Amino acid sequence: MIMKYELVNDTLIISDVKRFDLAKCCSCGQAFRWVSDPNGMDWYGVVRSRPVKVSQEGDRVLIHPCKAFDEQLFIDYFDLERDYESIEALIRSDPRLSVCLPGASGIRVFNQEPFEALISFIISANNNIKRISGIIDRLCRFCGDQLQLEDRILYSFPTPDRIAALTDEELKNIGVGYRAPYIRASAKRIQEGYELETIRSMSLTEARKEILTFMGVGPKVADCILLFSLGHTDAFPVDVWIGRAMKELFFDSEPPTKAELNRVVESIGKYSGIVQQYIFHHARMVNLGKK
DNA sequence: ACCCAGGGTGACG
DNA sequence: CGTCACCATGGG
Repeated sequence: MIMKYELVNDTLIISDVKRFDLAKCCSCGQAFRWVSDPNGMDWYGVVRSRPVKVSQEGDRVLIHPCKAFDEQLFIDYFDLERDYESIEALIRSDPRLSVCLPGASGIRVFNQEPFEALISFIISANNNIKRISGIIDRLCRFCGDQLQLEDRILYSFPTPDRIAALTDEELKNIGVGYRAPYIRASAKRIQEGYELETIRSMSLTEARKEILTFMGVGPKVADCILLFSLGHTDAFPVDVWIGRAMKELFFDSEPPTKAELNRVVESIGKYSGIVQQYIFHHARMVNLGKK
């Protein structure tokens, strides 16, 4: 059953949404800017410069405010048109993956803005999720635009020219550390006209080669950008968590070679990147491989 | 004090 | 091609 939606009093109400856990998706480390109110029911964030409050009641998702003709924009962001029942069925059918369910059930891969993903995941390198979130929050407060939502003030993700213009001292105060030159150089390249969207229609191999030309983007960050913002559902980011998880789940706790790991990833298929997010969530929840 | 975190760069073989 | 020291920062 595909979802349905209607717009009522500036609230987008999406019904019959299966396999979607809003809180899990907002806090699993794929996006760094969603914050919940104290009771954890309402999630506040910014989607393409629109400040929104999102909540979930059973199989309904409520997004407020939403103006006419913005419906598809939010449906796309939260990936609500994709059939996650079949993706979870795929996971369940493989005993090595099925251990990730039910803990990770309801995970969806959001479709973030490419420039925000580019900068966010450059910041993510050799860093932890809590600190990444703090850095990005300070960045948005410092040079994003204020956006009012009810009694709250949210911030847009800064434009490329704003970030490109930041001084070393400003970036240091924001706390980006040694990543400052990577951030500024990448922002400058976008500001000068580079179109990240052209990467969306490329093959995975071509897309990787292209995004890797950005300073501060290596293989792992490249796959994060491709998966989380450019529609490459088969991009499979391998960080320390995924490395440990794949070793445990697929290789009997013996470290695989890159070729061996690649073979497993390709066997998962064209949604391997989405499956990766289930594995990532599972690994973090059970503290896999750590004491 | 040491180790770790959604790793990448540059130098050197 | 592969390896490896180094890189800011804050929390455990």
